[in-house]
Amino acid sequence: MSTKNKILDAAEHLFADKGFNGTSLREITSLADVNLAAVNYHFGSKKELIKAVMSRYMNELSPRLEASLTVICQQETPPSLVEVFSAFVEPLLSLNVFKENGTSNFLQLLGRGYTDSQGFLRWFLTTQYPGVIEKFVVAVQRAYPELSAEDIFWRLHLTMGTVVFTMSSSDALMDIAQSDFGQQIDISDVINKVIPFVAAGVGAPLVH
Amino acid sequence: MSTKNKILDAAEHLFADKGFNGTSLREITSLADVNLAAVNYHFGSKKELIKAVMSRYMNELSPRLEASLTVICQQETPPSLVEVFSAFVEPLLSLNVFKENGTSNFLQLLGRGYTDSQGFLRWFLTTQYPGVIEKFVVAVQRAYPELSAEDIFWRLHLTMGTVVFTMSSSDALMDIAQSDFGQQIDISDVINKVIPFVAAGVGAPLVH
DNA sequence: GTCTATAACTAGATAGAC
DNA sequence: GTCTATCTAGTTATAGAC
Repeated sequence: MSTKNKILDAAEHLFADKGFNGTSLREITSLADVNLAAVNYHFGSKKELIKAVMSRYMNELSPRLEASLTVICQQETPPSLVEVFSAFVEPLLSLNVFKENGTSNFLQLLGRGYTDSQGFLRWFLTTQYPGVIEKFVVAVQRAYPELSAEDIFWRLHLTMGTVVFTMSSSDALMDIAQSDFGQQIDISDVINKVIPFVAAGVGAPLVH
Repeated sequence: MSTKNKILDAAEHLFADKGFNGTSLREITSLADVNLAAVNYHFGSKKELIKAVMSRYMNELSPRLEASLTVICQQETPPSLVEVFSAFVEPLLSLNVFKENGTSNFLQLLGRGYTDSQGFLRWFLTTQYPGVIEKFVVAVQRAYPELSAEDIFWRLHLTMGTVVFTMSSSDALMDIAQSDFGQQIDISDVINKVIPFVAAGVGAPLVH
């Protein structure tokens, strides 16, 4: 296993757990069992390392997601909102095949990216991977044509918030569910709890 | 204005904007225009300062919130979920009277507390202010008796995620809404977009 | 209570030997 | 490509004069 990949794996794990600001290069290189200077040799800076960690997932996920949403959009009958959101499940769970705990790690990282580092990752994702967002908006419009562009904007951000925040604390939530209710939960169970919630939220009646 | 309050105000502003980890005592004391050593003199440590910033809001908010939820619970007819969530509006907006931008600042801080610093603030809030959570659960149970304790647990966390995440990026969202749609939005507009979303989410049909 | 000065430590980044 | 050693700048926290 190459030094570069050892760093990426260690960084991913620590970033998801403690955030980007909360993780030092020394912790990363120590966990990866490589020299401190290797990060700057292979990636140039911590910021570039963060981008590299996210890109590894996005390059795997975004084509699958676009394909899945395209199928939904090309159906003859308009989809339900639950169908639209369910289009995310298979691509997201495929990250678990690509990498152990991939789904959970990626969603946690996404959450970190939105709150740490004052939105530089939000900028990175929306400018580097605009296709996914566009296709998603089209799918929602087909499912709920009465929603205006403004309403879609707001409700998609609320959805993003629900998903990303839940996933970034999913480890803690799974622990609590286990200890308080004896529920043995995994990441796909969490996804199946989130989908009806956000589908109902996006489909909520409009108030004026 | 006392040194202590100058520190609290500056810390609140910077913590909301850049997170707890991302804000140094030097930035705080410099914005507050007090000496660096004053933080440790008045609060003992950065961690205690964080608690003090949150407590100032929670001590104002939690009695209002408990009172508001108690009214909802004591109504003869069970409330709707929208009514339950609307019980939060007046107490939250009262923070704007208590302090300029209080509502927005508090909700942003709450978001930070859940993602920064590995849940120490979550622990602090749930152990120090359990009354609000209990009353909230009772109100939701009256509104939607078919929901099991587990379902309420999950959906309340999803709600928390939606609210807290949205609010922690509310400045950015308001800016985008302004530039893309010409919408002039303030924090109470955002709250009025969130309520139907989370009420519908919590009230979503159960899948088994 | 407020200040200066500084201790004790950690951060990201790099020069240069191998 | 990998290492050690080190630089510069930042961090929290504190001792002690005023």
